[in-house]
Amino acid sequence: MDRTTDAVGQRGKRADAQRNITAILDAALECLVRDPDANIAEIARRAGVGRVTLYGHFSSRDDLIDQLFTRTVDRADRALETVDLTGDPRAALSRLVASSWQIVDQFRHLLDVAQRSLPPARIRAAHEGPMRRIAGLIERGRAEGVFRTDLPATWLVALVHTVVHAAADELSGGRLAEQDAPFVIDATLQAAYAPPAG
Amino acid sequence: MDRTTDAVGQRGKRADAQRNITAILDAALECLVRDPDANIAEIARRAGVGRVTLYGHFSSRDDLIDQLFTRTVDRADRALETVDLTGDPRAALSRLVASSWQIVDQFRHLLDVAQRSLPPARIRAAHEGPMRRIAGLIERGRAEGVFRTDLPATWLVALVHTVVHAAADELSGGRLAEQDAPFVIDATLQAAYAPPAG
DNA sequence: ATTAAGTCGTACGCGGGTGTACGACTTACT
DNA sequence: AGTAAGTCGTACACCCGCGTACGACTTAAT
Repeated sequence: MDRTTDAVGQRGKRADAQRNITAILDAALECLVRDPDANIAEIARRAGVGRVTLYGHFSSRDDLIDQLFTRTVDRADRALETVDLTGDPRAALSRLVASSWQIVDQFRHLLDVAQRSLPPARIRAAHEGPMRRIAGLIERGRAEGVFRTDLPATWLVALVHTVVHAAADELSGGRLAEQDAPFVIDATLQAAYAPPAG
Repeated sequence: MDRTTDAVGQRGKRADAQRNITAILDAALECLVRDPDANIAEIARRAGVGRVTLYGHFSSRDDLIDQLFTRTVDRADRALETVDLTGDPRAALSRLVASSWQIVDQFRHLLDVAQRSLPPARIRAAHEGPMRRIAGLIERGRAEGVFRTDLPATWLVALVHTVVHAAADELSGGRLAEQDAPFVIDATLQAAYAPPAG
């Protein structure tokens, strides 16, 4: 029987090796979220692993970040997959945004890190999944006449991303309460998506 | 007679020194906008100045960035000062945002650099001027009933910042044309600022 | 129980950026 | 014309993070 296939390409590895790999990824997430310039040494220490061992699994710092980024995006995408996008596009948007918010609220700092050390194409490719999901919803909403058509669809997509991140910043700056965030985000986006009055 | 007082604390400096200081700041702006990790050596070279001379005027890298950041914000603030904020708040918002856009479009990358090497308090203090300007306008617009009151004023302020920056990102990503940006920004913010229909 | 895979710590070399010391030279002010 | 201020280039010491080599040890798989 094939050895356990946890997540990404660590098939055939020994059990303790697999455990360490995920421990390292978890530690990297925690460290990098707290400090984007976190050391490899720091990450290894928090993972309860020698620095050398880390290099045994990840060939370089960038490699580690890339793996971590991929894993995180995959998880997020899988979470978004469960959102019901049928029915009134406006309500669907609310649901989709609510889920997105929860994800971004956890991982927003990781994006900063990725943007520094990974090629831009890598970043964009990772976002493609969620993007398409939003884009599809926008198209349907437009067809049903409940979303505005006077602005580029790509802009409306970007707006979701932006508003959610802005809320995260306001929250960490203490200018927005956590429990108010979902409402504020939704109210803002619904207003921005609605067809202009005139 | 006191020697020329160009901008910030270089009173009493010799003429060529003042010239070099501004040359260094200009070079730093160009370099850092292109590459946030630009060297001191690179900056000095582009300024046509020896590295040592640079250290004669700026005690450290952070000091240089701080000075540059201050100068840029001051200029931006002075430019925003000329915007007419009277009359219909909605029209005033349009004017204010249009000016803000021009500024952000030039200097947005500098903000990234500052956020990395300067203490957060420094960043916030620098933004305080423009912030207050927007906040005042929002308050008036609310009193006149043309701006929504169901969202925190601080959020509406942040929204301007965010939407403008988002447009800048879309532009540099080639997903938005330069001449469309002002309209897109304005349309988005007007919709987000208007009182909810219900 | 044997073997291969994995881990550990220490230590080293490398590269790159920073900030400073020095002495000679050039430029600006009065 | 004289003096102080400024500039130059080279060179150096310093720090820090990365990636690797080595040998000994411990753990998991059959």
